[in-house]
Amino acid sequence: WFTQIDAYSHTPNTSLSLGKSCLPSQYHSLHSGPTISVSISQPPSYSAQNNMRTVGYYSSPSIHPTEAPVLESPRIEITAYGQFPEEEVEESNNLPVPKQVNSIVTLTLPNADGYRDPSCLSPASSVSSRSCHSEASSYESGFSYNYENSPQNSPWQSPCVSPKGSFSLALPGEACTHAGSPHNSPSTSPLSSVMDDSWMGQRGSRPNSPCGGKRKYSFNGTTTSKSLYSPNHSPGPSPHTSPRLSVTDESWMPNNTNQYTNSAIVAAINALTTDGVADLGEGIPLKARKTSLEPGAVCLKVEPGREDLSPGELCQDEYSSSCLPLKKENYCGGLLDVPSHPYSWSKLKQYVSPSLPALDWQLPSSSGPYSLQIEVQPKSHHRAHYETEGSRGAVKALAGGHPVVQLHGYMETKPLILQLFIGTADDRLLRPHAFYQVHRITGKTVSTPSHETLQSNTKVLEIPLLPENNMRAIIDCSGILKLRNSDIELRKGETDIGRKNTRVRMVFRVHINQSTGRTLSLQTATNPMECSQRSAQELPLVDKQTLQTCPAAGGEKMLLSGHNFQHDSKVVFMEKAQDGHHLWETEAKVDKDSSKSTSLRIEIPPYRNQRISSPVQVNFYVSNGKRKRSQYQGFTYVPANVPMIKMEPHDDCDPPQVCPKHCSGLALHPKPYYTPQVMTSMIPTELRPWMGGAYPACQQRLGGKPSSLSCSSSPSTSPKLHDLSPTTPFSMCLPAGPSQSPIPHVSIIQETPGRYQPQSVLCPPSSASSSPGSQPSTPGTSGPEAPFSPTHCLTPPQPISGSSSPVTEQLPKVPERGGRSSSPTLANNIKQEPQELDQMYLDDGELLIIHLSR
DNA sequence: CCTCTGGAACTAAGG
DNA sequence: AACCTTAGTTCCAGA
Repeated sequence: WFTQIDAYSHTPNTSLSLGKSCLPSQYHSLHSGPTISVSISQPPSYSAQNNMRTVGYYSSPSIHPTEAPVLESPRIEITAYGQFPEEEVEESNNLPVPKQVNSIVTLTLPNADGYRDPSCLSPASSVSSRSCHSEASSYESGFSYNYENSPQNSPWQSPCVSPKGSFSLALPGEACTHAGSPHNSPSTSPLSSVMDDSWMGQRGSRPNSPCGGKRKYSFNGTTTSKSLYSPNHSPGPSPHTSPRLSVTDESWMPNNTNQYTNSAIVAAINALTTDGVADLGEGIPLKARKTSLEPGAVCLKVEPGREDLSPGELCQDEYSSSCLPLKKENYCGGLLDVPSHPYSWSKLKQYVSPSLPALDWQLPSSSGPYSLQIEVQPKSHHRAHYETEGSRGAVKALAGGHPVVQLHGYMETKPLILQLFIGTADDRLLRPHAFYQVHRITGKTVSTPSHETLQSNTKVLEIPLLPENNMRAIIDCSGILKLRNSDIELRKGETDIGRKNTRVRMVFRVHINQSTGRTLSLQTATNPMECSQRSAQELPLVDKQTLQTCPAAGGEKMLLSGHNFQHDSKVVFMEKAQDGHHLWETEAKVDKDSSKSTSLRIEIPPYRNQRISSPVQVNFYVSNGKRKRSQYQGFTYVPANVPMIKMEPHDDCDPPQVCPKHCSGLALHPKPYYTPQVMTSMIPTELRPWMGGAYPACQQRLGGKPSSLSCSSSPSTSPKLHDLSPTTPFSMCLPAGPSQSPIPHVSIIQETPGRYQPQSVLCPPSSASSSPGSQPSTPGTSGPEAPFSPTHCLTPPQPISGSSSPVTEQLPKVPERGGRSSSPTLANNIKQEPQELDQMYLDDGELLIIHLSR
């Protein structure tokens, strides 16, 4: 075997090649494989930035899409000599692309955003989710798919290594290769068809899911599979327990050390073996697999023209980063969804950056003069539609109309593209939601043009941001599609569960090419939205509260506005210790006479301690029953004789924003965006002036006091950071050199749970603003996100560990996980008690703050 | 005739 | 194992 690894700066994995970056946890369990020679090549120019990127900031060199060098994601090219079965080779031959003499397999290493199985393309619009999302499906598609010449299938089809472990191997090395080279993409790339046609055209997905289990192929792959998988591989758990597979599972986690580098390579290689096949099966929970195996349950979509997931689609995600240029080109190919609109997508083409940060990267909402803001928040409830249903329309704003997003501070005349995808709304880092996809809405009622693309299996809606519109966009073209839980949960590597995971946020991104040649990427997200019919009808929800603070004595009246309040609704105030255990809990008096289904008038109960000397952050929730509780709402008790803490008005409270302002003096300058957490964790204390107290707000947050979150506005808003230059001294994130310990001593401090709660829904930043006092874990608080963003390398977010007490531990101990793949503990918890998620997060999911203690 | 929606039946998990 | 509850999905029907 000859393995050539081309590592490109973007993904954390990249470091793999260098051996100094973080490897995806996925590789951890890989066994060393067969003897192989690996050549690693990394573009020199990128190396400097690798570290940074891994850290989670994103600043990409502006490279024209057409320029060859833009390979975003690392690739492993494996040239196999006589390794592939005859049929495989043949299959490869079918590819329209030039075949390779030697079977060279180009594996796209999992990107940060690759945690999703490629097969899971967003089912979105119309493609039947079933066929597309289940892990089984993905495998099937990835491997068994007949590579047809159909435009849709071609280049994109080529399977790349899916981060999750289902590697799509472009046997001929073709697809991936293309992916790697943007320029290769023909102007009429299949992609476009994939994007536009497949997504859109599939609308009538119902046909696909007549039986609910419309998956066409069997997971065993007995039929169509020409893939590497052995047809007969047993679905049952394999002896290996698939550590290797785990690769895929945790691939997205960047926080690995180079020790896994070899493993990564091996993993890739293993993927090519039959062995790997077995593992794939393992990836799927037995139970789940059983289901998937049920007759008719799994459908292998083979139609070339297909619609479900064509291999091409599968690959997209892989390529997303690496192939972006190609993609961009494609979609920019002039697909104007709204013909009537004066604006032309093609115009945007030139402004599109070839490489964009993975969707699970945490980005700031503002930087320098730029600020991406949600001007109008969406309603807190939006019933998502299933593929079996028709669209349920666009997300609407509370006061009618639709959400509005605006980029402030942009004075150029070039239009930009606003990206929109559906993200999570839990207390963990913001990332694409596995169970929901954005759904493009069109029609006469839609005034905003939009275009769908795929990025890492996540459907992304692209909307023009025009200077003539003041860089403001009315989001009336976005609906939300719900994917079947069973389909998604089957995916290897998917650790999240769908049950009770029905809250989402609309995430917006904009990429600004700067004169420096770098691309500035900003991101912001809306308040959480409840997407299930049931939850929307049954769970109480607090939109507003008239008070944010009150003297410890209580007694003041507060009006809660929201939904689903009942006559017997209870309002419970409670306080939790850092370790999550309840310190205090009491019921507030509810004035039933003046309460309605949309409002509750209550009397603030006295705090347990009337002699507090400083503000105390507590939470309260509305309960319609044991399992019908609203999200936690933040509330602060203040000393009777102490003036209330004046917090910055709503949105401004955003920690990110605040911090940047005050911390601007930070020596970090240039580009890369370090997320707060990164900054915190990576930056030596001496370099963290704001942490010294200069910056109260930030400090507070760091302190872990409940109130700390008060400064954060909405989860949506990600930390706002200034550009940090790639050359900053903080590349420590990467276990770079020998001299520099990959993992500095890190102490993790848990913060109070409460803050993590995404309660933004309850307290939209804007509404919050009106409220005077502090806003503790106020809604919209981006819990973990703010403080910790991309924990890519060093510090995996550990929102929810079972540990109950403030913990100080060495980083190494930190289980790798992040993004979607949560730590085992977390995963278990979730699986076990989904319903307790929110609670759980509060209870157990402390925010972890990392300090460098050297 | 088709899409959008509100409701609710049906089903599978969980307890 | 049987039964009840809860939540996810699929259907229906009116607008």
